[in-house]
Amino acid sequence: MGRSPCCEKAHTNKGAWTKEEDDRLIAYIRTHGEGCWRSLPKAAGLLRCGKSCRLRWINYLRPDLKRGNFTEEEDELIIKLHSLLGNKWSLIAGRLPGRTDNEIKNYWNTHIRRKLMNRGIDPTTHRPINEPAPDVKTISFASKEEEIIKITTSSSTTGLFMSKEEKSPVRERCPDLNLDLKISPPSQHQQEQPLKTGGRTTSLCFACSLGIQKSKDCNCSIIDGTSSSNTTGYDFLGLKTSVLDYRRLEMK
DNA sequence: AACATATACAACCGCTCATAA
DNA sequence: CTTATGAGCGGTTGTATATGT
Repeated sequence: MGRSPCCEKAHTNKGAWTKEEDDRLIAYIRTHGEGCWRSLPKAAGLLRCGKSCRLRWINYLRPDLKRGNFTEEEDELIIKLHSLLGNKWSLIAGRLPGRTDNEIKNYWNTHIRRKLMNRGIDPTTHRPINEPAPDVKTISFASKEEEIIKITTSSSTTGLFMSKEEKSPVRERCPDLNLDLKISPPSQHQQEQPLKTGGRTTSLCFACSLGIQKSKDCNCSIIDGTSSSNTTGYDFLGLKTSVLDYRRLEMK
């Protein structure tokens, strides 16, 4: 029963990776692809733990990584996503192509936290620092059988809006985002109901759905309603469907 | 120039979850 | 069904570099 240990820690290198180690890892993955991290170090001739190899590849060596400074738009996107998702760095990274969870986490802790503090905003709650503790809205992923998002609120006095789907009061935590959530298994994706403008369909891009209009990432388009390839508009967290498939959120 | 402190980020640690055995 | 492992995630630490004194 069970499997053998992942690696012998006594015989593995730790700390910063050398150029030679990087080259070995890159060469191996180019040839064999990302496979079993456990067996990779031995196969690639690396004295590293598989976990360490995975981290090095994902956070630093992957060819599709976007290196360099974060743009102002990325900053704002991270802030908005964080206000929705909290410290779910992998989910946030999933919405920022070329960025890793580790990179975003570090950037948050070193730059954005301070930026928000300077704006007088609590980086944890995303509310003005002097404001009393808000009602907490929790988003919990319920059992797989149900596959629904439950949105709960502890108390309510102000700033409430009624979710069409939940039929229960939900307090806005991020005022410029309407968390009109639905979720269902992918197979049950219902027909998209895009905005119609005179026989044509307006599709909001992800950037606009998050309130970042006029960004360079804005790809809002007036599309033909009969098109089968692009009839869906971005919705919550940029999902190209009106039904949230939470599993897609976990892509990375 | 030398030292202290702050900052940035790569890497590690420990945990959870899904799943193989 | 139970147990151990692999993979992945988030928090934390370590270290190199920048900046201030």
